[in-house]
Amino acid sequence: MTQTDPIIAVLDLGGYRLTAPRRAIAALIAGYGGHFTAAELELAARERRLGLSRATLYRALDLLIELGVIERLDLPGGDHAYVPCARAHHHHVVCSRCGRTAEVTDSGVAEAVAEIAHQTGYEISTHRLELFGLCRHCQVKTALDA
Amino acid sequence: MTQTDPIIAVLDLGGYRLTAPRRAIAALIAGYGGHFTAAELELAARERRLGLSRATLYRALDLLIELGVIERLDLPGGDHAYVPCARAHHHHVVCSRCGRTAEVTDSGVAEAVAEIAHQTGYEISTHRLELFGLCRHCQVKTALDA
DNA sequence: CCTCTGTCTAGACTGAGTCGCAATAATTAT
DNA sequence: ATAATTATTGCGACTCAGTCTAGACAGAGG
Repeated sequence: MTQTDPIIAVLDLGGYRLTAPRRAIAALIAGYGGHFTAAELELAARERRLGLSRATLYRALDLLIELGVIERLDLPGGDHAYVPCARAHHHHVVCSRCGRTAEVTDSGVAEAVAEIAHQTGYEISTHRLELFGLCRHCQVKTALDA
Repeated sequence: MTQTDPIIAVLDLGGYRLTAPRRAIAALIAGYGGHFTAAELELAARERRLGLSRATLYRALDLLIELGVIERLDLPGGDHAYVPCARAHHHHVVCSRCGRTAEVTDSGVAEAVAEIAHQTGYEISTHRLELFGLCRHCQVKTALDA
């Protein structure tokens, strides 16, 4: 782990202090392949005796969202999860079975949005597209279960 | 108001009892042009001395969501609102200034979704698109403010 | 009119997320 | 190195949305 964590790098560039709690949180996040919830992070931190307070955790998440290195998803069930992600505009596909996520670029969505703006007369400034389904891996598993 | 409230009609068709609290909630919802939050409903109910408990309110909302007559939106800020809506698949455009909403059909989004499925290999079962911007009315107001 | 059972009320409860403030420690200047 | 500066943390109390339970109530059908 001599490698620089990208999250740490962004914090540094942003002029934020590289504190122990932030490094710890960055490491935890890097450990998740896909999405994670605030509760999961909190639990993981407690298990490893990192001794960071809930407030710090939430503050760090807010900061990372603001910096665009993680994004908040609203799952259909109503609770939220976070995904580490690139900073450019994109969307997420979430596997509803295993939670694995993939990023996709705007392919065709921008046109659709323009069309909608035209239809409604709204001046659209942001949009959020979230997709749910089965990842390739779970498609196979599901087929076997049947 | 001899006219039948569509929400009441759907409840009836679904075989649910047409109770006083449900009628009251349906009426409140019909009163909102656009979106509303659970808190707003609760407040409105309290102001009119309808005397319905929070539990009832939330249960009614859950039921209406299940029946598809209202839908839950996740606003960028993180809190949720509800919008009364048609039962077919569609999306909402929310005015970020006044909260007014408009429904739009899938125009072009379906293609984009298919393209994304192809790109990622996911078998996509649902998607959610939420758009935010200024409605025509607020575009004018904002121009005047400047 | 009576019964059955779905629905309601009240209020306690849970759990996520926030707030304020004193204590701490990452930087920067000396 | 050391000290000064000030962003960040931890704590713990707090808020607020939403849930749950148990007993009371009231629609719908017979």
